[in-house]
Amino acid sequence: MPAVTALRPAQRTIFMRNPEAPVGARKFEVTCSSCNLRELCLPGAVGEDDLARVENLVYARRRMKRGESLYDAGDEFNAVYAIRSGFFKTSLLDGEGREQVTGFFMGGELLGMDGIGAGRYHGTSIALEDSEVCVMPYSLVEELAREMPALQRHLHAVLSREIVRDHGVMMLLGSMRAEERLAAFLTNLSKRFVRRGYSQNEFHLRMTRDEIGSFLGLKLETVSRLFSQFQKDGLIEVNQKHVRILDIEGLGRVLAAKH
Amino acid sequence: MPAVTALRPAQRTIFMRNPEAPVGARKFEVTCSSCNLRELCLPGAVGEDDLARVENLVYARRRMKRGESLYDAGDEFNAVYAIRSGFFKTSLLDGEGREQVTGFFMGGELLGMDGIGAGRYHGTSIALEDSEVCVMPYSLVEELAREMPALQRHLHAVLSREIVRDHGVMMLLGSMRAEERLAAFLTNLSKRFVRRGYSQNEFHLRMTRDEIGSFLGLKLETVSRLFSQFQKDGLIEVNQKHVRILDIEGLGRVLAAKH
DNA sequence: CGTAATTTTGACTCCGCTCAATTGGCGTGG
DNA sequence: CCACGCCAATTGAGCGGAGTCAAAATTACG
Repeated sequence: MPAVTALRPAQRTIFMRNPEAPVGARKFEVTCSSCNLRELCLPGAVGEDDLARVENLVYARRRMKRGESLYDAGDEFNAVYAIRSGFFKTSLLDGEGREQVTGFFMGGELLGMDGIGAGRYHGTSIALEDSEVCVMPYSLVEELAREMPALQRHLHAVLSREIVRDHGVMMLLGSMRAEERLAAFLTNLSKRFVRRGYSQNEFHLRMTRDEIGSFLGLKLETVSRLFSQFQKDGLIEVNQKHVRILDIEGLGRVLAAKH
Repeated sequence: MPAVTALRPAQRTIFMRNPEAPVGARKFEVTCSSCNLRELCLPGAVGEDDLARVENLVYARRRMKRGESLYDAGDEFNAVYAIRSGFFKTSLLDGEGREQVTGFFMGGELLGMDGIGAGRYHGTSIALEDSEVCVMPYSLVEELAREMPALQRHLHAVLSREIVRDHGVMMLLGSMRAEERLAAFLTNLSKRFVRRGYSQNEFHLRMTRDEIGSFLGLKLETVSRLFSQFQKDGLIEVNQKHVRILDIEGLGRVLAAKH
């Protein structure tokens, strides 16, 4: 299902912010200014004065069921998406049918920027739980970025940080051993959950062992064995998708261990 | 040596384009409009009318000796660089002193975009042969991008394509076997050389086996063995850093081989 | 021209993969 | 509500691809 369906009239009526619409239709209408993810999101650094204009970035919102794809590789690019709630994976499929998970994304993070360059999305984004995203038409983003230096700066920063993130993943895949990869993965998740106000030590993995494995360049059995080993070593407590970190410094030591 | 040294007065006198300067000082002064790498570079999609203004992007040029670093991880970010001639590697150093090469770059390609997000370069760029780069102060890039939608669009496209490139590397590192990685590496280099008017089948590797290995997530001995194996299989002819591709389709078959 | 750096090649090792069986969780329908 | 079936996760045994260690050959460069 192409991304444009998010903008079809029926949904637009429901989700589009429209001053003329009866207030009751969506009582607790969420705006960027009231969104608790604002600092993490695209409107991030924009000052109070310009905030009203940035609100226009969000042309619509789209609800996603678990397993649904926000866009597929090759779909025409026309918007980037900010995650309002939920959890996503992005992945690539090569000619041989191999899947490579390129990232996991959560509230306040942006999806779809891989489509700007070619006019088509390069990868696929799939919701790993029921989610909601803000649809930001790219032409609008461009236009506002030209008029608001703060937004422009922040947009570039977001793109640049995605590059930096990718380089971190390259380091992980290119020069870390299996146990280091998983330790890095867990500490990274932990940090990101904390910024969103969740527990630093306890969380629910939304992805399967296979998806973790694909992201880390490991087989699912190896991931499973490592979880068990970390538990045996007293670093974590793991039960299926539920993880509790017992010794965050210990995980750090796994990362710093001589290779 | 910090990147700013490129702009120190002595060099500026030599390299800065200055209409008042005696013409003889730099007879074949290279401008964007006459640069044969223009389509690949940042001024790429800009129309004839705006070209004159884009020329101002290049505040200075900087000559680099082999082994010299254009910027180091942690240096203050204030410019992105376009490669006029030469060859670079970018790399990351982690706490343990492990190096991860994140890419190899040639004429027309941009360096330094990993610094936008944090105001400091995240990685290091090192010239693998004597090179020359165009220095484009980032504040100027921002300013012109606001005024010229075509430049803005192209800048975003360049950033986005870097993300796409990184995802390709993730796929390579995460789900390919050693021989597939090297085959992908060689065909990628070949394609990029062709676009620049060089031979598709014959080129000089500017990097060591160790650097190739770091980039591909392999040890240098493995890279060396694979070169020998490819030669034995009649796919390439290799002599130290000189490589001739004999069977580009054969390399493609290595990539497509069942895993 | 001599010394250091790079590359090649061999022998052996081991980490992570493959194949396989079992267990556990969860949604669906009888 | 429980039974069934499916998918996810765990665990074991054995294997193989890439790493490690080591030495020799070749080249680059001051």
